[in-house]
Order: sequence, then C-alpha cells, then structure tokens
Amino acid sequence: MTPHPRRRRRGDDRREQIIDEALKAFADNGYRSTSIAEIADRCGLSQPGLLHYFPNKAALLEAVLDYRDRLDYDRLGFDQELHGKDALLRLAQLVDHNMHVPGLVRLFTVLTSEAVTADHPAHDWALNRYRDLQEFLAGALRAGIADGSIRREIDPAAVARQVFAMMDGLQLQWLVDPDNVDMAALFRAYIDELIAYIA
Amino acid sequence: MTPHPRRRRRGDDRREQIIDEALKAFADNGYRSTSIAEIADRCGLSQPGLLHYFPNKAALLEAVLDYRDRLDYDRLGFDQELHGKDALLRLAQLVDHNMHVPGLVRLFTVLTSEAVTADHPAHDWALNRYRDLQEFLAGALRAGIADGSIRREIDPAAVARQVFAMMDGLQLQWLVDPDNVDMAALFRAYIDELIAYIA
DNA sequence: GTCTATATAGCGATAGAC
DNA sequence: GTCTATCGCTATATAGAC
Repeated sequence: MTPHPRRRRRGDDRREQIIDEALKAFADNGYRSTSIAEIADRCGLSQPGLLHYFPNKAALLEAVLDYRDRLDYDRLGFDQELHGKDALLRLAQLVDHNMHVPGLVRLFTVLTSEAVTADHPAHDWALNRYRDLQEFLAGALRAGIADGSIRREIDPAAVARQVFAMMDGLQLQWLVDPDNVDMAALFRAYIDELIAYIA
Repeated sequence: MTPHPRRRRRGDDRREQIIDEALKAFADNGYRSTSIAEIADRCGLSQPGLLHYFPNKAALLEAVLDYRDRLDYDRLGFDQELHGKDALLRLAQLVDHNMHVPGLVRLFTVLTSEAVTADHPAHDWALNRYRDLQEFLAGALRAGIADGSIRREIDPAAVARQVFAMMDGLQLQWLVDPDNVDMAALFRAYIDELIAYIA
C-alpha cells in the first residue's frame, strides 16, 4: 500500500502485470491470434495505454519470452555444472513441476510450434533455446563420461536432443489430453531406462 | 487436356486444388492466422469463389485434415496387423520419409499445438489422432508379447506414448533447425535401442 | 501515464448479378 | 461456377487531449 515514489515505481508494476497477462493470453491462443487490446483489457487498460509500455506487439512478446526463460533456467540450475545423471534427474523434476503450471507449458509449446516458420518473431528465440538446452545437457553428459560414470560409447549431443524431444512430445500429448496422459510418470520411466542404458 | 464433362468434373479438380493450397497455407501459418482470401488467391479465385466449395473456414480445415490422415494411415499400413518390432520399424521408415515432406510435417506440428485449447476446431482431430496412433502401436506391442517376441514386463500403452512423443519432439526440433537436426537418424537410434530393450 | 478518437487494414460471411 | 459489392467485426498503430 501507499507506494513510495522513490523506490517502488508504478510503471514497473504495470510492466510486470502486462507481461503476466500477456503470458497467459499467448499460452491460451498463441501469439498471432492474441490481440494486445485483449491483454490490455485484462490489465484494466485501454489498448493505447498498454502500448505506452511496449512500442509494439513483438516487443511485448520478447519481454514475455525473456521472463519465461529466466524462470526455466533458474529452475534447471543452468549454471550449476551438473554431472550426467544429476542433470537427467533434474529434468525429471522439472517435468514433475510442469504438471502444476500448464499455462507455462502451453506457452512454450504453442509458441515454439508457431515459430517454426522463419519469419516468426520468436523463431530465433526457439532456435537459441534449443541450442542452450542441448548444450547444457550435452555438457553434463560429457562431464559424466569424463568422470567415468557414463560409458564412452554414448553420443552426448544425440542423447541430449532425444531427451528434449521426449520432453516436448509428452508435453504436447499431455496438453491435448491431460486426463489420460501422465506426462511426469512417462518421462521419469524414460529417464530411468536411459540412465540404466548409458551407465 | 480437353476435360470431358461427363467423367472429370471441374468442381472436383477445384476442390483438390483448394485443399492442396489450404494445406500449404495452414502448414506455414497455422489455421487461425491463415485467411481464406489468401488461399483463394493462391487458387486464382476470389474469396466468395472459394466459399462456393466449402461452406466456411472450419469445413475447409476438416477436409484438409481428412486428406492428411488418409496419406498417413496408408503409409503406416494401419490395417495390416503388424507385430511388435515390425510396427516400430515401420514408424522409423515413416520418419525417414517425413524428411522429404516438410510441409506435411509442419501442418501436423503447427495444427496440433494450436489445437491444445479445447475450443479449437481441430481439437477433436488431434485427440482422436493420438488415440488411434497409440492404439495401433500398443496393439502391435501386445501382439509381440503374445507371440513371445517382446518381454511381458513392458507396458504397451506407455511405450506407445513414448514412441510418438519422441517422434513429435524430434519433428519440432527438426522444423526449427533443419540443418542441424537429423531427425531420421535420431529416431532410428532410439527405435533400435528400444527394440533391444523390450526384446 | 492514460485516455478518446481515429486512420488504415484485414477478417469471415452473405446477397445477388452474370 | 464465379464474380462484385458490401456488412459487421476486429486488428495494430498513431495523434493528441488531459
């Protein structure tokens, strides 16, 4: 209450609110089908009122994606230099958690698929996101090979791609039919078998 | 040339042409972002001219999905009662082939992700498609268990879901970054390991 | 910082002429 | 079978008042 003008500026709150509502809206209907007027409305703003904070729709999308990446990377422990199996188990934990935030999962899934066309404003984001995730896991697997906990014959880059493919594919099936797909259990079963295979 | 009016009606050609162009357009930009005027234009038709063949946009989408399903199910040999490993190898062949038809793959990927919201006109299609595919493969795996070529401990329904998850996830990565993702090789490696594991 | 008003463009669908 | 014309609606973005 009584927001002190020196430290807690109103503008920053508005920005956060807009990003939050935009995230939900993009997750529900994708980027192209969501109007900024609808997002503005959910914030109790007029459409030009929203455009006071973001110059255009693409800039708003970018802010949403930055926010989402920060959440995910924090949860993954991106910087923590995890070794092979630890990184895989961390991913299984992430999928467990994702079942409680369907909105975020839907945002990622809808946007990534929408962004497969090269001219989409989120195409570079999708490309870099896969590269980052793949390098994170491939690095962890290489570390596991180095310390002898993972067999030398396995291909870290290929396994990394397969793991994220399984994760995304299960997310898609879960989103389409949430009551009949236990995403976390299916992913954990895959990870357990994979760990047994690569050890 | 010189189309005989009795057998080869012009209207059927037009319908096929419209479906073909609609498929490409939906694959490029999704359903919601594609206008029927744009599809009509690619066919050398006006927008009301197109609506002479399909009463509305959703009906056109349905025709496109029917067409796509027919292509896929034919290629899978849906009716042929394949046993365990044969069905898995057939899927690997399908992924090989898919690398030559990126448009069809994109159609499926973009539409399925768009259709995760329950009100989307393709939502039921996506749901039934996964159910059909999952039952096809789960049935084949059960047949493999029955004839002793697959271990009794494996869960046919779970493995079937995982296999299609891997397929879809690799498709997504391939579409985002075609030059750096060898979808067919990654899927075949997964299938080979899976066959070794379940045998 | 937020508004009203508006410019400009696109959408799906229908009516009716040829 | 295909067109022009048009309705009613929605979109992004800008101009300018308060």
